[in-house]
Amino acid sequence: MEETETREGSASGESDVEQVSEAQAHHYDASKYERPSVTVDVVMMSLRQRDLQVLLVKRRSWPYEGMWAIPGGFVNMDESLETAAKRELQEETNVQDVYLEQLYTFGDPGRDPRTRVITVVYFALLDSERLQVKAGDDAANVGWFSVYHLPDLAFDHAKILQYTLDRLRGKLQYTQIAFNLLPEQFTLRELQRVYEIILHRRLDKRNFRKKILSTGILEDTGAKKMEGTHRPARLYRFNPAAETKL
Amino acid sequence: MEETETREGSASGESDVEQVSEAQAHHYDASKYERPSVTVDVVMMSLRQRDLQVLLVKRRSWPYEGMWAIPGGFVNMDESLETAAKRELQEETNVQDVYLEQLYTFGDPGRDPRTRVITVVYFALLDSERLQVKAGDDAANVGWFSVYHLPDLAFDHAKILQYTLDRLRGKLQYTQIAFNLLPEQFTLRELQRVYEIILHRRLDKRNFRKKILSTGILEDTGAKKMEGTHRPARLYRFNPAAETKL
DNA sequence: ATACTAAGTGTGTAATTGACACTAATCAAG
DNA sequence: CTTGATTAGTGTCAATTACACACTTAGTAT
Repeated sequence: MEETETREGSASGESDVEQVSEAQAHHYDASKYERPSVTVDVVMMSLRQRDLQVLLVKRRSWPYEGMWAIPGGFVNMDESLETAAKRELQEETNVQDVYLEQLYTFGDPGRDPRTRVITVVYFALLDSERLQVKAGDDAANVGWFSVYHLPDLAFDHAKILQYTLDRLRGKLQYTQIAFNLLPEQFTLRELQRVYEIILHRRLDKRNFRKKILSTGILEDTGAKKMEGTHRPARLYRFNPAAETKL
Repeated sequence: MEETETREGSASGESDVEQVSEAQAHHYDASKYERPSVTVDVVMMSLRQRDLQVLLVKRRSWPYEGMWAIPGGFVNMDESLETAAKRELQEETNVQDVYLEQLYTFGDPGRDPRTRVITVVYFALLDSERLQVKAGDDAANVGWFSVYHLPDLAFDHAKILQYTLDRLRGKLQYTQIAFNLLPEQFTLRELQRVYEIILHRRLDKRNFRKKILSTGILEDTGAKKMEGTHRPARLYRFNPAAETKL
């Protein structure tokens, strides 16, 4: 039946990743193995014009020339995946210190006709107030698109964006991810709008406020926001100290 | 303020992954870029002896020689990441058709002293009834360990296992992932035990049964399971047709 | 028949979710 | 300075869900 017995170790074991199958590790020779290219793609999303939008770039060469795609680039040999994602973010926008999360790694052979490319996809949420597409970039080749009205996309980037949206919606329920799309101070209505735009359905104002306020993650700044000819709204600030599960 | 205007496309765009940054794509030459090695590691978990256990292999060479590690190996140029994970699974155990999920990709430079290695970690759940460690493997170098009493691990595999356990616990709540650890037919008590072992706490028998049965994902087989000198338990079968959210 | 063991079952309470409509504060226009 | 327009802000009830908790049932062994 079972060849191996159960073992118990003492614990711990802290160091670094990577592992190579026994047979190969035994006679290791890096040069023996042909290596794939590794890229990072970054799905950058932001709320603009009361819409959830994603930054895309227009491809200028084969393959999929002229089609829109998720921005990405090669991982340098001396940088981490996250660093590469941040660099990509920096190259396309001017923002730093944004929410950045690894999403998924796609690596089927033959997906890129040029060579074997494995791509690690990251996902970034940007506060549109701080946002500014990098000047100097050819505006015709970079653009924000509503996730609800996407153009034809290169590779299977449409699938990746769908996956991203699903993940964002999931995380919205049990994390505080939404605050990354808002400036430091915001009104409850603005926060509710974030949820409504992402979930793509209306929420009840009273229930929403009750729920958010009951968690204690919001701090009243005392300030108010006047916008238009009506009653001003309280401005709140996110309080990360209050560790709650939404 | 904003350099780019919002665009709207028509939709669709189905094809494949991979994307290369504009500047690079424009003057593409694959040979120009030094490439990292890419491996897949597979965290294989199973319930054995009323414990949640993970398969580890003992490293036979530098680095971390003699330490236990998550099994893994290089991705061949012509196979997908998932295929590589399945191959690894096949090499270590004899099972096929198991639950397999991509977990996370680790790729910090310098983590493997031999060369730059990016590893895509998969996560497999095995039904211990079908399970059998591959004969011919040196038993001293492969073993099952309780996730609650791990030995010292190579690289940062301890962190990866912690991450895996967190993910498993999370998914247990809102998916039907637990059934992958059981044979086709099982009793409610056995199912409850799966939850208890993974969550590492006792659950109330009545509430557990009420909840599971109310979802309709279980089908009574009519058969009963006698085990010991007491009342026999009904045997159930998982009914994937009943699309429910646990 | 009796003792032993795990299977199987229901009720009451607390907490959570969701539906739903009016009053309050400000500005603009007359 | 009153009126209208507009969005901010607030509470209650009902249904559902979560959780705590203890006895009866069906089988085996002696």
